[in-house]
Amino acid sequence: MSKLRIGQVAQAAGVNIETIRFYERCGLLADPGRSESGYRAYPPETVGRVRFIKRAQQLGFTLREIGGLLALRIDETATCEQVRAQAEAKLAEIDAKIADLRRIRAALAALAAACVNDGPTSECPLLDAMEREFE
Amino acid sequence: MSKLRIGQVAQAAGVNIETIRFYERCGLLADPGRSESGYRAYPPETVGRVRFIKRAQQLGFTLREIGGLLALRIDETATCEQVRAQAEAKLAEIDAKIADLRRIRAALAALAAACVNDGPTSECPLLDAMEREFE
DNA sequence: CTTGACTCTGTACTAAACTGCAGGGTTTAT
DNA sequence: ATAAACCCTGCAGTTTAGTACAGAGTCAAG
Repeated sequence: MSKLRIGQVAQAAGVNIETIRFYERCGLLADPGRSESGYRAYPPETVGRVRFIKRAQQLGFTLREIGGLLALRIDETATCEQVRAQAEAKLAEIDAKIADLRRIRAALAALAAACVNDGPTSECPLLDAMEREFE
Repeated sequence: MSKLRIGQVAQAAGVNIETIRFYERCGLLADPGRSESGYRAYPPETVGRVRFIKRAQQLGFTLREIGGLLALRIDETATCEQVRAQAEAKLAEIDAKIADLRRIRAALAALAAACVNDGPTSECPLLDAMEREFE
């Protein structure tokens, strides 16, 4: 019910005010409507959406891709069939990312576990192995 | 043994030649040494390293962070103790990313599975649920 | 022995994603 | 009723991560 002003949204989501306006310009956030005095008046869910955008970004999705994800639930003209196709393409992408992260994770875990002596790093050849993973 | 020239490295790693030189300027790739005529002469492992950088980037690490990862195995003065501490910090970060990806994955999978009718997207409330996950 | 494909340095340009004003109006606490 | 703390638009500046020349040298094939 009670709408939020832009500063409240920004603080709650942990971003700069300008970032909120920037996302609106990019189409990632819909026009929130205005109060009588012309201030943007946001529904509380906006905070969750901004946080979602930030998280997805930290996972390597561009704003354009995130826009694609969000559009899945906005486009009234898309059929579920189209949405499912898009969602499945994204799923494959996400699975690849998870697999890559696990490889890096395994290499780092091995590194951390194997470095028990007090010698210099050059005696820890595990990151070399990690790099070879990607050849 | 047989060294590679910059164009061969770029092609093998699937990046632009300028990107290789850019990574060298940023300290992500060491000075490879030169042939008699002044051409950069790379050891073959360079290809793996460039691919590693690209993959890590697609997972949301900045070049600065990737430099930190790579430095783990280069800094001769660091003790294994320090390396382990850094590696473990990175591990936590990677685990958080994997967890986030899995949440997005689950939401998308549910979306794809549930959209079996031919109605419009607005009847698929699953991405709303995904957003609420991040509140 | 020249043509085409490659490399060099240096500088400048681009795109994405913000971030920060300037110059104005609004709201709220004292 | 006035200062502090908000908000508005519009536009310019910044950072990150490349990309693209220009002008010059190198090398291999025909």
